[in-house]
Amino acid sequence: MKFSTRSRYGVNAMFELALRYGEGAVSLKDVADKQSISEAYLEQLMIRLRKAGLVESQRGVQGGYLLSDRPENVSVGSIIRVLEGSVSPVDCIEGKGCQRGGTCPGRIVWQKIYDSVNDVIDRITLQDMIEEYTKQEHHG
Amino acid sequence: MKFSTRSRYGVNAMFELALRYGEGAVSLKDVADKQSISEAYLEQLMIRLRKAGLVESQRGVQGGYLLSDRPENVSVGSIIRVLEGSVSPVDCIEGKGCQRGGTCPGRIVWQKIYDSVNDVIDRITLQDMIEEYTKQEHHG
DNA sequence: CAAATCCCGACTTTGTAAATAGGGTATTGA
DNA sequence: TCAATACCCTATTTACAAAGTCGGGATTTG
Repeated sequence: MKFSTRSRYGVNAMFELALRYGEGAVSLKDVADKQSISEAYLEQLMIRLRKAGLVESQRGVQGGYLLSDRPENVSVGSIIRVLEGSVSPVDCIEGKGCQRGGTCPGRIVWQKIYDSVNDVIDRITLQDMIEEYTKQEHHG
Repeated sequence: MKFSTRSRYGVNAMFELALRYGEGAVSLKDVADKQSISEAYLEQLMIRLRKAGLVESQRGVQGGYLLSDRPENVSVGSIIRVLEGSVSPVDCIEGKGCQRGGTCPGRIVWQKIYDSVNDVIDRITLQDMIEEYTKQEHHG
């Protein structure tokens, strides 16, 4: 069970924006460099995040991206859901149900995983990430 | 975030064996038909499950597969881990840690998801699935 | 106007899950 | 003993989505 790198990149990028919240726009290049992500690839992700309303963008010289809201108001779940599409572990959950008529025997399993993951990612905010991060000695 | 169909097929197949626990060996063909899985594909999964000790096999006429243990002693987690390899949502968790030196900012997120999913799947047994299943009216 | 920067669709590459194929081995029972 | 049944195992093919690249366009600033 893996998340795509989109989620990982996206969360890291948003974390970077959160670190600099209140300091004006941060350019794509900046974020990509800091988080070691391909700039062209990250661009696609940022566009999605913008369309979802999680970040705002400014064009032109000195332009870049900014969080639309304070870090404590942005859950990791909202980021992941935008980039991952859905957190459903199998297709049965969310929408059409499985082809096998009613419910499949495994539904109880996938549903519980689904609920649990959603619960976890909705409880963590960017602010939590910052606090966790500064608590340790990552300052190089 | 998706599980591979291996996990879904595997859980469903094991569920089928659980339903018939105590009735002797169930052939691959039988399981494949009941759960609508390609027989040749399911075979690969069953072999893995056998090597992991979760099922036993009997060759020859009347042969097939049987659970190695009672349904209440088989967790869904043990099945999924065999088939999925690992439940880690990103590569940072489990083993080598990420390339970015120490810890990545997102680690707190992925670690919590990992713990949570493992907790859920370890708590559900095949017996639970049977009970959940018979509780509903799937008898056609 | 030039430089910086975001915008966006189309395309290519790559990795791996999913599925198939086919020959081999053990067991049963007529 | 032989044929049928069923598991065993490796190799290969297919399918598809993620990951990454490309190139031209639009905006903003100075």
